Amino acid sequence: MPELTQNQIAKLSRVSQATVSRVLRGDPRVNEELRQRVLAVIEKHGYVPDARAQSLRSQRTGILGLVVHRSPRQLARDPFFSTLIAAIIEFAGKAGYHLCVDAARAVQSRRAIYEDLLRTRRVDGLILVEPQTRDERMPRLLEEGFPFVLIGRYEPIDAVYSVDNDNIGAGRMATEYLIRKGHRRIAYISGPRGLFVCEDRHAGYQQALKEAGLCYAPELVIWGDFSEEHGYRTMTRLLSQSAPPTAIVAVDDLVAIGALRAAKERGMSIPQQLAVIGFNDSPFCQYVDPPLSSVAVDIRALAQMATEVLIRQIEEREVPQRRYIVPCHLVERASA
Amino acid sequence: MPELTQNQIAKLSRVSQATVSRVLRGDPRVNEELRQRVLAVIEKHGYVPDARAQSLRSQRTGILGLVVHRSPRQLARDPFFSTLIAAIIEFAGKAGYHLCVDAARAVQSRRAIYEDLLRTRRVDGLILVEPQTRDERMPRLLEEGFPFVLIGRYEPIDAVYSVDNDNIGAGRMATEYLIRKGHRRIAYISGPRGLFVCEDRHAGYQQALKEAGLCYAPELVIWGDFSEEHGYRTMTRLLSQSAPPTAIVAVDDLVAIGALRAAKERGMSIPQQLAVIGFNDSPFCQYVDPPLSSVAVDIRALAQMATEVLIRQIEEREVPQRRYIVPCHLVERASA
DNA sequence: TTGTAAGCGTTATCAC
DNA sequence: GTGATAACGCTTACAA
Repeated sequence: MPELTQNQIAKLSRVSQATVSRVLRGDPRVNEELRQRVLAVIEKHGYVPDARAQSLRSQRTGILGLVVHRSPRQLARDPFFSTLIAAIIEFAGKAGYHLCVDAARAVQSRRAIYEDLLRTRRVDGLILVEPQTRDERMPRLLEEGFPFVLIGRYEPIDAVYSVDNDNIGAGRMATEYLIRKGHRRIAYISGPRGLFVCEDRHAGYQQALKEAGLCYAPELVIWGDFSEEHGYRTMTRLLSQSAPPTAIVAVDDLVAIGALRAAKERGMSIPQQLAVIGFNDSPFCQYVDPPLSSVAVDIRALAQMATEVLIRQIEEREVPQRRYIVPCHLVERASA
Repeated sequence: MPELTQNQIAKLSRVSQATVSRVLRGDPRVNEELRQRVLAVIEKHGYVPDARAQSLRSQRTGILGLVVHRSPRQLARDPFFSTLIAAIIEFAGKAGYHLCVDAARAVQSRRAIYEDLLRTRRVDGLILVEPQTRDERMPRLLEEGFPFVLIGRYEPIDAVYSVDNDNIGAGRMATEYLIRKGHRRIAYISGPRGLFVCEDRHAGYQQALKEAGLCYAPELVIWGDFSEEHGYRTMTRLLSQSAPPTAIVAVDDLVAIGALRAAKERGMSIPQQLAVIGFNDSPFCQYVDPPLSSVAVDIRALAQMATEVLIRQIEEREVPQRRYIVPCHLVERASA
């Protein structure tokens, strides 16, 4: 079935190509008889418009770009991204947009992707995940006036449209929960220093301690990465301290799993001797032993807000705020 | 920075727009002086071609489509897809293509996606995952001569380009391993009847039994779905049989986890009293207790083959075979 | 060698 | 109401 053009439909219905276009766009000022003739031909031959031509003409591609800057390998193992991608596809799809996903392996390839996706006008707008504290893309995007939205944070906070978890609230929520359970020595096993998500959860942790009148013990806060290994090693170290913690807030579920493993190896009973809470409510939380309590960040809500904010920009509809915060909630399981 | 067109570059360099195009395309027959003038202007003003116009003109968009027919919700929880998507992005990117991902929620929306992606010419080719035994899209795609590749299987096997795991081999590998470990009563907890992946692994399971001279016991083969719950319930049932199995081949890691849970609840020691093997080597396999042995399907290799086969079709280069099989390997852990 | 001009398939602005 | 016609930005004969 060779694809038909409006021109061919026009010839087949003995009208001008412009009329075919009008019929398709639902222009009211077209004779009912002609309209029917055209519709019949279209129905019979199955016309579908060429998106490329439409894009060129309308300056819109109907495609959103999602750029994450992790290597494909890291991406593959991270349930956050599959959930995010799936949700964005869903919400973009509902609004009539497609999703083009790109991964910026290294810093130097970021520029390439930026050129490839944005300046070539392949996409109508961009969703950027996890910007760096100093992200060289922001000024350029802003300068071009290109529609984009951040999932995460960028300073100054009003410079760009952004959607973020309430990471401070999440850190506080986990810590408060442990305090309510009677814990006094609570450690925070963090990821890298300087990453907003880690710093914010740390801030929330501090707030909760302060509000409960507990003092902040620097030896109970350890910075590292997002790996299971980091959780394991750090837990081992913490347990060798003279006054080891009785509860752990781990910056990520994987880190929490590592901590759990270290504690179990020492025969500690969980959650009696050690309570552990992670973040993200990863799919595997319910399958580990004991099932891991976790602060669930609402990835679907994050995706929905980001997609909506982006599409509103593209369609030049009003966007009420620059920054949106999506609340978290605690999923209680057996580990704490 | 308003985007520049070739026309504007042409004016700035006092040449014709055609010459600018030639310079950009590396056409040899252009005067070195003019070429330098054009290049200087491009360098200075930062020209990037408009992909939409190029698409229209060249009839190529440089975008591959990936269509999975699961709901976004299912997608989100499945590590197979995030790995697959990440790998396709990687390999497509290396060949200069972008990836557009769509999820076909329900059967009725499949047609919509098909129209939206393919007939609108938004993508140059399609990667389809998990076709049904009778998939109405195949005849249409074939009829249109549209480049596409299947991840999975379709009958007759030579009708389409397809890339698949060696599921029969995987089923056999798991079963043989258990037989080598001394097991004689081995159950196969399957997914839905009629799904190629389940049927193939079943076939491999049978082959291994036969080759070892063990007889096939129908009461040890149970069909269901891919859920943890199915694994749990089925395991419970199997354990209540008069001669319960001592080893389990579970069609999916999640199903294996469910089986493991049922056995642990009954206080069985693993792998002594019950050995369990899953499929896919999901990220969580190493975090469950005991760590789950699993037959790893090589998703990256699958993605690589599929992407390459598709791109070769698009670029009208030769594709040596219609069907490609990617081997599996067993990842031994503590559960078997 | 270079420029002119004809498309690619739309949409939108003209006259009629 | 309807049909020419001019873009949209690019590639590529064809002329010069």
